[in-house]
Amino acid sequence: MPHDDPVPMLRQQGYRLTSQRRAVLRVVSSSERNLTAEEIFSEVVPTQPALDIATVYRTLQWLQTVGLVAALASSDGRMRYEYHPHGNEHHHLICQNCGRTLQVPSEAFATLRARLRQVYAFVLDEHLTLPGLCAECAAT
Amino acid sequence: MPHDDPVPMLRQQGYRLTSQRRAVLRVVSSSERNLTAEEIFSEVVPTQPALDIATVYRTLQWLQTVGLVAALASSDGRMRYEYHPHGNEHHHLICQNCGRTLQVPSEAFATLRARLRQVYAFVLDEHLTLPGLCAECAAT
DNA sequence: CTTCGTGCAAAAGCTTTGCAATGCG
DNA sequence: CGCATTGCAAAGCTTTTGCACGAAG
Repeated sequence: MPHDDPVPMLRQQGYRLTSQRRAVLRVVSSSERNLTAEEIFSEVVPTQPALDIATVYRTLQWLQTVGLVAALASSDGRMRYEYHPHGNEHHHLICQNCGRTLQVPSEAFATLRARLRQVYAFVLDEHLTLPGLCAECAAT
Repeated sequence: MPHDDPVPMLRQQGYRLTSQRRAVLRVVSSSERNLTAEEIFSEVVPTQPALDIATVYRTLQWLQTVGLVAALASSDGRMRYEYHPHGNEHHHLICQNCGRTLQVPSEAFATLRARLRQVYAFVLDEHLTLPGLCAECAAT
């Protein structure tokens, strides 16, 4: 997993890299799961007690505008935020039972992608997160 | 599109078929789009001025428990409700730009499903919602 | 220094819940 | 008639916004 640090690029683009922004970016980019704003907040608070949840939301919006994060509507009605590293194309399989995630290279989706584009003129996202059951949990 | 009236079945199962429940069911089952609770409410109010939005929410939860309706998280953070006539398995493509949804029969996923099970021992969910761009939004 | 970002507090949705009244079966 | 369901009102949650202070460049 390549670790291009996006911080230099962001600074070069004139954005202010505050400690809050760094912390949120660090949590989002290092998490396997897609986290909610509240979860991100909880992970950062211990090191930044003054942090406000509003700042987390604003930072997440900013990260979306610069293309580093995508917001996904979770089935519980909350939003979850996913890190989109540039140049590392893969999709996720997420086990609905134990939460484990698997990475699948994009090529596995080439056929489906082509078919959906042909039949529905629908262009699939580059980053998919598909629910299901992993080996162990499906066995039970 | 088959039009089995689910009302007799529901009554037979001992549920009370109030005018509010009938009205919500009628709106949900006859809509092409997946509606929000507010939209359903707006369509029913003219004929039932005393109707409360809370009743719409409670009726939608009831319809989910009896398997006639599924709740989908919309990218704007609200829930949208889809009528699920029995025996019509499909997945969803949801446009990240305009929110439009497309239905794709499950068979289109058979190959991918088989491959993920073979290679990763991962069993895909029966109901997927895939993000991407629809025809119009991809064109821009 | 100047401007952008933050903390705080309050507001704005969407959805749920408690309770007495209503009406379905 | 009895009890599930409703209307009403209020609360709960997630997310957004206004504003003055504070810090980054």
